[in-house]
Amino acid sequence: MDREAGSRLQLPEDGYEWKKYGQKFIKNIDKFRSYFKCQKAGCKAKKQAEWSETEPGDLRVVYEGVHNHGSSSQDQSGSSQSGASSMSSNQYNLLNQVFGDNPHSDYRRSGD
DNA sequence: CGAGTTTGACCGGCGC
DNA sequence: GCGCCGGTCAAACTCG
Repeated sequence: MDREAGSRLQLPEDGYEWKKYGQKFIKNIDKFRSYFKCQKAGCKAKKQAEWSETEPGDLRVVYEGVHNHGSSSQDQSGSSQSGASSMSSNQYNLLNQVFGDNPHSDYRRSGD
């Protein structure tokens, strides 16, 4: 599938099963955005990958929602926390997860 | 053959 | 009311 240059990005393996269901170019950020959905049963978690067409090294992954099945060795205290009861704060931790250690990741610098 | 992936089009929401 | 943008789905194609 060498149709599009830049679509074949190597996303970091997080231990989940993702299915790409869309890709669009966001002008707001001037970058591409891929949409992934968790294929796990009952899992409504989603993942979004953003990267600049001119800067392949500027890959960032944004997790949306939370998995209710555990990834691989994700030890969750509550065995069956169907909803987000105890790990409420823990789920949003994913929203700030960023893969790829880019030296120029001044996208979301804390110290400004 | 199966699975996964890709592209285009459609829809909804918002702004002006 | 219209235009624009973002998000999702379906179909088609390719690879192993």
